[in-house]
Amino acid sequence: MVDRTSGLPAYRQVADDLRARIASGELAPGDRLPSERQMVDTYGVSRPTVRDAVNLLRTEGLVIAEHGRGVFVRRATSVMRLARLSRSAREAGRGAFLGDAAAAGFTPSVEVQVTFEPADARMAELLGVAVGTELCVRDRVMDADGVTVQLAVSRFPRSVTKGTAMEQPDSGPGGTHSRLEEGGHQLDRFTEAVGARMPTPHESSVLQLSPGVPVLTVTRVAFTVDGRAVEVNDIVMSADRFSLAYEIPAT
Amino acid sequence: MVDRTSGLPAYRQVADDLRARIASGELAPGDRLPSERQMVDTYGVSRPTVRDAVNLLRTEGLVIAEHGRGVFVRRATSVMRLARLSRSAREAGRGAFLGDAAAAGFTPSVEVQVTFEPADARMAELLGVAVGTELCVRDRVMDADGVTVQLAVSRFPRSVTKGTAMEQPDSGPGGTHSRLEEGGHQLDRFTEAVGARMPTPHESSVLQLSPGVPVLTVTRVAFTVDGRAVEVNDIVMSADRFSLAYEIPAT
DNA sequence: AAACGCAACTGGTCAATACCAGTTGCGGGG
DNA sequence: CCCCGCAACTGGTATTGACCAGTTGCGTTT
Repeated sequence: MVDRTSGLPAYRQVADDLRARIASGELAPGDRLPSERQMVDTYGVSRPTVRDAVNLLRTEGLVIAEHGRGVFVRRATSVMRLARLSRSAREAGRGAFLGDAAAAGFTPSVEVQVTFEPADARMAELLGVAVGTELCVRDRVMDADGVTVQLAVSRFPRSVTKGTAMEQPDSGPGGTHSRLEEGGHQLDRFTEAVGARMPTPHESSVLQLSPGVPVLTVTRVAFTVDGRAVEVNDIVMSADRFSLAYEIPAT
Repeated sequence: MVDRTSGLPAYRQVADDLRARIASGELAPGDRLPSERQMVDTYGVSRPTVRDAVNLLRTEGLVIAEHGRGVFVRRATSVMRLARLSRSAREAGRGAFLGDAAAAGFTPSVEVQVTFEPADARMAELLGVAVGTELCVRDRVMDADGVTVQLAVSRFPRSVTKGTAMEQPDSGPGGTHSRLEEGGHQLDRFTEAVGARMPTPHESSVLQLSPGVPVLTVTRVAFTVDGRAVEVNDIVMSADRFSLAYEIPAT
């Protein structure tokens, strides 16, 4: 029963109570919450108010609503830990994603679409080329165990991809990085900028995200030994299925 | 005006329209959206429906509501790019955060609280010690230009901190890492695990997060040259104010 | 001219109600 | 016995109506 004199909004009181019951373990992961109509009785508030409370917990990522079934306490999701870019995997004949995912014990697959477009301001900046320079765009949808878990869009100046398998959906054994090195563009280092944000509606549906789950974004730029940027890879992945592992020397 | 025959829920149609007007620039960052009551007229729906639409955009982080003023298109927030752990900064007499933030052009300050507690299962695992081992806990609240931007909790086995300035709020010049090396614990490498999630209510208020903004989480473990983990640092920061920059050799 | 205070806005909260749309289980018919 | 279909649940969408609570600006008062 909510306290109408406390000053705290009723829906917050309901949300706080549910949150506390989840934290205490009374409502364990996978458990179903009382139905909205039951809570209307137990808390003495209207259904919209109950829904406001449940929606709060949903945006906090604590619970998941399933139409026709109920609202459930979210299960702790096992995260894939992605180690960043081991050359060993590339030399074993796999691209970066395939190597990472296989190492994490998943069976991955990738769907690729290749297009061409002129460089916008951001790409020009990152690749160090003029705006309008023609780029080869590899748009990739990556699945693990059948579900889409990662979106990645790589862009290369077409000067480094022309006449190579990089302009084909199947870029060949070892992926695009192997093709780059074969073309004399010896890779020296990558920079990664990691961020997080809420997904766009499109990302939300493709990645099958529950409401309240953010995405991790990685912008990876590949540089050759002569300091030239040859690839910008924009990666988006579900934050509740991934964490990124980095190792940094103290030197 | 919404289309009642399209099958798409009315509140989604309103949200889609607003989202499109924001994307097109018709509603620019900082602009005020029409008031809820105005939208009731223009779209021909009830106010709760309008609110559902606006709430969707809020959880997407596109707009911010201000009580009594209106709903505003979110301004592009300038993100601080944090380079991970340069020794040069540490040797210049600053801790990692102070070095990073100063490099990004902010005037940082840190508030520290030191406590002691036994290791739980996770800490025991990460630090390679027995559950219950006494730890020194440094709980830090980091401000930049006056606003709290980062929370960090470092835990050390007390065996490495006993009798050092690490058990004082002011750990001295160069921060705890300098104290560790003075104590013969020469740092060799760090591992960082980066994730993202929605903030807890506490984090949300301390970090002054707008609704719909996730937090980036970093768990950094420091290892000495003899392979021993001596520090676990749990860092939480606002994802709309930070991105993390890593550099990875291709070797 | 300055300061106060009161509209007239804004979003925030809440109620009562209705119907739509998935899911599930049980009972009756094949 | 199996299967189909219908209740009886679940959450999803939407309405109308009301009042509370910040903010702002414009008048009036001092």
